Amino acid sequence: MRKMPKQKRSREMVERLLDATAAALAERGLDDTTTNHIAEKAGVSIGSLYQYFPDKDALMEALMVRVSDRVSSVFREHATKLEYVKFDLKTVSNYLILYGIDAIRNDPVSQEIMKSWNSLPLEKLLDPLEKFFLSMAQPYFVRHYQDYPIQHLEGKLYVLINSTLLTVARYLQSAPNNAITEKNLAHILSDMIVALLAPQAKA
Amino acid sequence: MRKMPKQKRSREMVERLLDATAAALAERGLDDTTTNHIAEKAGVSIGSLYQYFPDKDALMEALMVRVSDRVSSVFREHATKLEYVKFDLKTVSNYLILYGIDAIRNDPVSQEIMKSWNSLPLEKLLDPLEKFFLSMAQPYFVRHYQDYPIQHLEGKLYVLINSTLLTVARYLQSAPNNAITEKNLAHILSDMIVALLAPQAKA
Amino acid sequence: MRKMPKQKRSREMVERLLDATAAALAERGLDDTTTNHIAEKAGVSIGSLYQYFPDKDALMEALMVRVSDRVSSVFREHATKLEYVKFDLKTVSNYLILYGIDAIRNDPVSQEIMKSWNSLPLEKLLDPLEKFFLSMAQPYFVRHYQDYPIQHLEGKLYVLINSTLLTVARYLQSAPNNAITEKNLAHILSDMIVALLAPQAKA
Amino acid sequence: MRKMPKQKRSREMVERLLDATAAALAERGLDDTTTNHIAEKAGVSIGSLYQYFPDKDALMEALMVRVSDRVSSVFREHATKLEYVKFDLKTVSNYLILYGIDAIRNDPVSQEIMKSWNSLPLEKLLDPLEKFFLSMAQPYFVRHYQDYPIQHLEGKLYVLINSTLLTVARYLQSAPNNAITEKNLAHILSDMIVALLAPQAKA
DNA sequence: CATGAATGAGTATTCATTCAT
DNA sequence: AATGAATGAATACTCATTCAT
Repeated sequence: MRKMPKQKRSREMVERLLDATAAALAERGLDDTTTNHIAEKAGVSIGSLYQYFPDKDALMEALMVRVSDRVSSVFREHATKLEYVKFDLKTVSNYLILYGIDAIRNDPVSQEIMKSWNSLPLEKLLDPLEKFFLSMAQPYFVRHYQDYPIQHLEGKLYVLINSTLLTVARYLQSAPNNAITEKNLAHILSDMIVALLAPQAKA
Repeated sequence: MRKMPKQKRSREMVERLLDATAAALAERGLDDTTTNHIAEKAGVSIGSLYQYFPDKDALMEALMVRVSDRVSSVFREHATKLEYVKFDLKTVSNYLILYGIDAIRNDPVSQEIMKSWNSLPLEKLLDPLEKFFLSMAQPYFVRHYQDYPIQHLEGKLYVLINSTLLTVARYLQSAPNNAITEKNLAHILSDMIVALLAPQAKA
Repeated sequence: MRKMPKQKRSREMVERLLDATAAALAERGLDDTTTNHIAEKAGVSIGSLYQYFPDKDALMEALMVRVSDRVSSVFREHATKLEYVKFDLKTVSNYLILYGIDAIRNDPVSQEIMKSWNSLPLEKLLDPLEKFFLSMAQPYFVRHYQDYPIQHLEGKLYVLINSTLLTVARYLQSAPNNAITEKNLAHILSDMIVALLAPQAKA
Repeated sequence: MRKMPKQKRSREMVERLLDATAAALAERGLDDTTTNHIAEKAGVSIGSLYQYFPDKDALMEALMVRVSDRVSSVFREHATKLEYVKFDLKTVSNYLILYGIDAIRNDPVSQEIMKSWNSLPLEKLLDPLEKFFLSMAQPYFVRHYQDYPIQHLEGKLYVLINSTLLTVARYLQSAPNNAITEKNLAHILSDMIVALLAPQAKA
């Protein structure tokens, strides 16, 4: 009986490598991050790295997936604790956007991902996030079906989710030489969300 | 006998090189485009290429700028010919979005830029475009100042321009495995624009 | 309860590994055969493989030796059953050559060995074969000492054996873009053998 | 007007690289010869090497071809000067075999090629040599058509050329632990040649 | 003895960039 | 100013081999 079951060790190795990838990314930027750097940072031989990931791209994709998972779960927890279903759309969306911006600002990995969304398999991050927010929106609109027309709901959500995520990303990227404040941005974005979904209701 | 003044020759060379860059990008994709390919396609030695551009990045940035210029001028022409100032926002924005999507679809260079927004200095494309659309919006809102509140106008335009551009980009990137049609997308986006700017006016 | 004495188990392991080596060679070709592949195919860990063979070369050498052993014994059986000692040289050699070619053609391992005689320790195959054929020739010439002068017999056999083996190998390697048929080749080779050994007797 | 015309410089570079390849081969053996070693030995950057040869294999093949060319021309000169057409087959073949062995013995490159005929694209050497000797044999047999039957001539020459070349190669490879002397080998081989081609004439 | 996770030296090849001509 | 031959740092990935368990 080995101390650590195989599966667990394997998982740990994967985690370690992804941590190292994130760290390397944050430190040197994507272009200067080699697989050897990553292995070294993980305190693992390059051979081991390739035992767990078939190639560099796989590593990056896995990182994107992990980030999207984390973001999702953090948002879910937060939103649930908040009982977001009970509040009006403006409040909820404004709050979540601010919260998201803050989270990214305080996480070097997200930070680096934003900095180099050029060069990363961004779809692997955005696709799941899109789905996640879609799933989060569902119960909300079921509950508030009277206030919001359901016409084109899917299309509208597609547009809003991507618009919000990408605009925030771009904002963070080109900041801080930016005239708009975070608060302002969140305000406008949440306005936009409400405006598109519940035109007549907007203040 | 030097027919052409130095400056003009220089300009022509730059154009030639950018044409070659665009062509190479369109033909081989970003990953397979080397500076040597570009020089060859331009009918010039690499030595010469490096006389005009300090490095490969500069070349790509210049191309981005040029693309943004071209996009701008095409949009400007189009919009002016259309006398867009006279029409209502919904019509104008819907039309321009559809037109833009179509233009990208028919231009292999834009196509490749979309495909590899990873790896390209996208800011060099987006920053000027942002400014351009801002400048185009100005006269419009001056004329229609009665219909649209000017509060937060700059911020709103920032959000809308980026949301639209980026969402379209993402749409084109992940297409054609997409459920939403182009028409639908344009419809929703233009709705969003109107909704944010003239909430009460929305149909 | 150790049913099997150490030595026997060891021998079996060696056989198993050599079988696996041969199989891997036949299936993936020499270039794509790694020690790990071999171990896996043998249903054994690489660690075990290295318990029985110091390195990869040793494995290949052992395989060569084994192939040479098998070839020898097959030829011996065949020749003995044939009572080759009783027949004239032309018949015997012609028959054995044809038989050999056929055997190689139908054995994927031999096939691969031929294809990559570059990269294999061919001596380990040829040296024993040389000796074997020499030993097989002995009784023959003892019996037919009247028909064949024994002058330089050893040297002549050295030349003939190598000439025959290597020419056949080269023939199989460059085939099938070859003008000469197998039959023809065998015919000429056996003629050559007879001609050198019994000049006056040749038909 | 450049000092050296492009073509000549190019040729010189190729020669230099092939020399280096041969030298590296002779010094370290094929397996330990890397493209970087070769470039270094040639006093040239690795980049330049790849400007002249697409890959390592091409380098090796080119070397084989060059060796076969050299061997051919040396033999041709020698044989012509000798007016080999006038002499009887035994004398000619015996002489040429001895000469060949000697030539290989005194040329480190040929030496190394023999040592590592494993791992080299031997066909590139043998195919042309086969053709060369065939072409050299032609005029001989035209002249001596009365002494030698022309039946199966092509096939016989194929067998003899390969047998001789390969047996000599193997002899040189396994030497010096060899019982047979060079003289003896040449004697037997030339006997074999004569015996197969002119059975009745043999002494 | 067996295991197989971990190792890491080793290699072919690319391509942006320079600089002597 | 133009050329393009030469450069060489840089990199992803392999696979024979080891050794702690």
